[in-house]
Order: sequence, then structure tokens, then C-alpha cells
Amino acid sequence: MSDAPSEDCLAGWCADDDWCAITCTADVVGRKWHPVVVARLLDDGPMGFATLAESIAEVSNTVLSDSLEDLEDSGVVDRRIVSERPLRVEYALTPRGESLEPVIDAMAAWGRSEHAPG
Amino acid sequence: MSDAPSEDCLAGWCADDDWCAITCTADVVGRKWHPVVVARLLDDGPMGFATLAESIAEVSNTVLSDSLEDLEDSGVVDRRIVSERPLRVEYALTPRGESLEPVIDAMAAWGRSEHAPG
DNA sequence: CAGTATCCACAAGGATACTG
DNA sequence: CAGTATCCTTGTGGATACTG
Repeated sequence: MSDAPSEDCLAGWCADDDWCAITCTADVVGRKWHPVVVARLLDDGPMGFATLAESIAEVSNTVLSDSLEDLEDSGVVDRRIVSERPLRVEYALTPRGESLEPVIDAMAAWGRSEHAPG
Repeated sequence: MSDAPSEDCLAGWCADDDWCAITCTADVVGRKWHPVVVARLLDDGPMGFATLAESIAEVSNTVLSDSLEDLEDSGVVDRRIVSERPLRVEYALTPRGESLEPVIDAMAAWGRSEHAPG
């Protein structure tokens, strides 16, 4: 799900290209659990690894960990250590991550409309 | 990018689950070129394979063909043969595909805002 | 608790060549 | 023109076990 755009996105090489803008976004929320993680953080605010894992449930810790790292690299999620012993980490959205709200909302709305009564 | 939700999405098993609604959408537009194809069709209306391929450029015909088949299966794109000799096919969005506009717009807007001046 | 280390299986992107 | 057939490589999700 990434080659040309992905990294260069951040460098701004494709500002005027429409499909490029789209793939840039897809690179950030185009993996299976990425948009779900962002949605959870958007809804319930900052939370720890375990809480996040429980609220999503189907995702394994390996994958969740990988996704979070990915989102951190994208500048969407902020990871911060709250305490060392016991280890406690908190994940929160960065402003950039919060700006994804319209995208996540649109995705949720469309997915919901698929099985809406009317 | 799909296991549980993907197919069941259409069956409506997860209507009340928020993250599920999101993954349902991700299953449809979460692959590299899917949202771009939908965007092109949304912008310029129905078009043939070659036109689509040119307007996206970076995608190989193998992948584009695969993506279109995928979108057709998702009920987002309608494929119709216009002429047999020479073979001419036209791809258009279904109503379901058109309803993706808010999602695509949000994605394009976010991607664009990444390198916007202000 | 919050991961990392491994390993696996399969999906997906892509290149090249060929066909109805 | 609009693909299909092959083959290849990497990405990605996932399970299990182990660690600071």
C-alpha cells in the first residue's frame, strides 16, 4: 500500500495532484486497523495499549503494536510513556490525527448506510 | 485487507458496530488504487479502460484490471461492454459508488491539506 | 503492562508477454 | 482495445512465546 507517494507525501511533492492527495490519505488510513484506531482515539480520547486492544478486540497485540508504530511514524498518533514501573503508555492523536476526523466520519457513515433500514 | 467484515458487510451483520462500519468502507476503498479509480469516475464520469489507465498512469493494466473487478464485485462500479469489435468497455459508478463521494472528497481534502501553504 | 521476537500464510502490487 | 496468464516480491495480518 505504498511506494512513490507514501514518504514523499510528507515532503509535499504532489500538492496539486488530485489522485496523489487521495493516495496520501490512503497511505495513512488504508491499512486494516488504522482507521479503527484513529476512530477510537477520536471518540474516547487518549488511552493505553490494553484499553485500545480491548476496544477493538479482534486485533492481536502484534498487529496493533505495528499499526500504532505506523501511525506514530505518520505523525497521526502521539505515544507517551506515563510511568515506567509498571510500564504505562498512552496513545493520543496529534493535531494532524485529529484533522482526520472528517475522513473517519465519512467512512463510518458510508459503512453504516450500507445496512441502514432505509 | 479483509477477513471477517468484508463479505459479511453486505449481509449487514455489523450495523451497530462502529469500527465495523469503518472496516466495511476500508474494504471497499482501502486498496491502493480503488479510491483513485472512484475519484476519477466521480470527476469525469464513465470512461473506458484505456482512458482510466492513462488518467492514473502509474498503475499497470494488470492491477487496474484487478481493481476494477474488485470494485465491480463490491457493487461500486458497473462494467458494460459498449462494442465487441473493437472491444470497448465502459466503467461507470453505480449509485452505491456515487454515494462514496463524501468519503473520497474527505480523503482528497485531507491529503491536500498536508502540503497546503497555510 | 506493553510490548518484542519469530515465523507463517496469503494478499496485493507489479512487470512482461500473450490473446479474443 | 481490453484484457488474461504467469511469475515474482513485498506487504500485511496473525498466532505463539518470551521480556524489560
